Amino acid sequence: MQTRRNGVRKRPSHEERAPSPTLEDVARAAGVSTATVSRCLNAPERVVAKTRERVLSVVQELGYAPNFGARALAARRTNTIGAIIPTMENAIFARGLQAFQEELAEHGLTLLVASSSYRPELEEQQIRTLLARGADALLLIGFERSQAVYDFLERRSVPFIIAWAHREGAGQIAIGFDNRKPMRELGDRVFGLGHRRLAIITAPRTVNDRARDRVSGILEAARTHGVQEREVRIIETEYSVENGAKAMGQLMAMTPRPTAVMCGNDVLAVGAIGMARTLGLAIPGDVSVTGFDDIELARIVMPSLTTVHVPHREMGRQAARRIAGLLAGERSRQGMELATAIVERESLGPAPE
Amino acid sequence: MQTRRNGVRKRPSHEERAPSPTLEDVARAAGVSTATVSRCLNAPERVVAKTRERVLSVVQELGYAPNFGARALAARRTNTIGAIIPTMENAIFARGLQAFQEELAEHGLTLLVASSSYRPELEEQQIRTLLARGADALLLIGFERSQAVYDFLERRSVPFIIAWAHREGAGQIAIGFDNRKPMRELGDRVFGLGHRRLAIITAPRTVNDRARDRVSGILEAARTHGVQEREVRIIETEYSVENGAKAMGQLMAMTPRPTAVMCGNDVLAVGAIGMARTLGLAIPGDVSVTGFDDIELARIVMPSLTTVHVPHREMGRQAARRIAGLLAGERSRQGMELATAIVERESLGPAPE
DNA sequence: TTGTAGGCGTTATCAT
DNA sequence: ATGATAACGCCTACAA
Repeated sequence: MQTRRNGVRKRPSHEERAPSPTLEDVARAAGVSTATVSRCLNAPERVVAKTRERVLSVVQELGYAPNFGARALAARRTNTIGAIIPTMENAIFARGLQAFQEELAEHGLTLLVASSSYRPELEEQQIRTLLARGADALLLIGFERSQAVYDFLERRSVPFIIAWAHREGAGQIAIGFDNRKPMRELGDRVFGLGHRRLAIITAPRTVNDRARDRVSGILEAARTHGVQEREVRIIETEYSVENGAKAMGQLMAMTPRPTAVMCGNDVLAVGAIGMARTLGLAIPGDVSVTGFDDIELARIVMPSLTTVHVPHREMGRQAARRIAGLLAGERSRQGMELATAIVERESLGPAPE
Repeated sequence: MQTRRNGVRKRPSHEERAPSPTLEDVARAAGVSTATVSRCLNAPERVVAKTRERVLSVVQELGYAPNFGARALAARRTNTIGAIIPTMENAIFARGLQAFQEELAEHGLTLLVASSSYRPELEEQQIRTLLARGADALLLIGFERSQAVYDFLERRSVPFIIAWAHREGAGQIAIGFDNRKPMRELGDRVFGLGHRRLAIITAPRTVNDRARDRVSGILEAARTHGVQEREVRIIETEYSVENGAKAMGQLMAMTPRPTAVMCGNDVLAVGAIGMARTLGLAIPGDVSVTGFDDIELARIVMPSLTTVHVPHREMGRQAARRIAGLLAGERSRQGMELATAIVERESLGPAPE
């Protein structure tokens, strides 16, 4: 098959349609071989200064950029890290990922993001997609996924780390925080303030280990303070302001009403606060509300939200460092636990009466 | 050079390390040629049902996924659309992009996102990167970029469309809304409520045509109502809650204070509202505040925010349709203007006194 | 309907 | 220090 690359190639006249220039175009224009051009780009020190300058100026002039796919194919490395997050709509992930990406860049790595919408099957497919696109390593959120997926990653020897969660002795490298502990502590404070009728608004726990851990922390606190698990009303709903409001509506229709509502994240909590206002209930006078994450909104909302601060940016940064290390041949399986902190603001107060 | 692909390849024994399977692996296991496997994947109707089933089951079994780079290289098409947005941290883009991506998926297209942090040089580089990664078309935000960039896209015949802005007679396909008109209208209402001392908090206008248009709409309204441009205090600062608060702080320190503060987007406005509260100023009793975008927060914040509603999701959807059309060979250069609407909430009221 | 083989743009090995 | 050239994994025109 004869292609336009063979024989004399018709160079377009000035300012005409031009397909992306290739290594060969650069090589020809610079009067060297493609190998030399490639070296100028990937190992500049291995080519003498004079040639290099000439080549690079041609590169500049032609606006040459290496074809990514071809490069990946030949080099079997892309310097690209794939990340699969549950959703881009929650600022929490956006922020952590931003830091992750910034730090990756420091190490010459590029980020490729996909979102799974909290759907395990989708995550599995995204893993395949990212690998097909050449991801050298993956960032995954939380531990919750089928053993089959872990086996798959293992068999393919895909380097990966887990973020947004941390448990001692987990088999994987996890850079994150304990989701249970701070909620247990926050729960202690809530009960300490005299609350007895507690409700929880959480994300569905079956596919979300962070949500599960947070709730279990609260229930642990409840037990400690002599409140039975079945006395605690739990509503599961997907993370969104609207859903938080709706759930709060249900809770506030109960008699007797809960005097404290602990939410699985700030987004739900903000919705809950909004609904309380709509219903004419005072916070924390009539009912207390707490969150988790400490997003910007937590300070803005009125009353401001008592919540658990999570060092998202730091986590992203550390995760990136760790991945870079992995790619550089580091063997340790050690994860990292980041500290969370309870932030007391206005939305939590003593139980009414 | 002898590689492991030549001659007999050692298949790993069960459950051992396994590199990603290739077309050839599938072909061998199914007892057909690679061409047939390829066809099963790309043009199923061109292979007889029986063979196809066998092949596909092997594909399943091996967990085969085509190598993206190789495919792009050979097919010279990736079905991937690149999008460059200013930032992922603003929910506004996240939301529009989500819809964009959903609609792309309907057309069998995949989204690749990059963010430019509002930096033109970075945008230019991202364009190159996305093209190097094989993007078949691009989504760009706003009109503001150097002629050189437009020339580059033109020469390479890269299909692209512009979103988040629309102007009649622009040379490019733009799916968006008029940024000036609604601000002019909102300005009319503000002045109509008796405000005379107006201030504006906006994003830097030099690199952001949307910001520029919004401000110019306001100033137009000012002129109409007999207020000179130089009487209007304008603060430029990057979009963030914190910056909105800071700017509001400066404005409220002036004597006499502005009685209305129009913000370039909701994020700034929310910051401004927060600061007013901190300063003990009543909204809209002491000072009115308006925004732009109508993000979720606009309803949540207290007092709720009077703003301009923008149909972000619809815009994303339409942009995706248009791009799919372009790739299918549609020739029209026609853009699309989407309607915005002013949403009156609590933060705008009559001028004090 | 299916197989053969060349080429997509790079990298990397081996000569020179 | 530089140049030839064989892969990399896939698609597709052409042949069978």
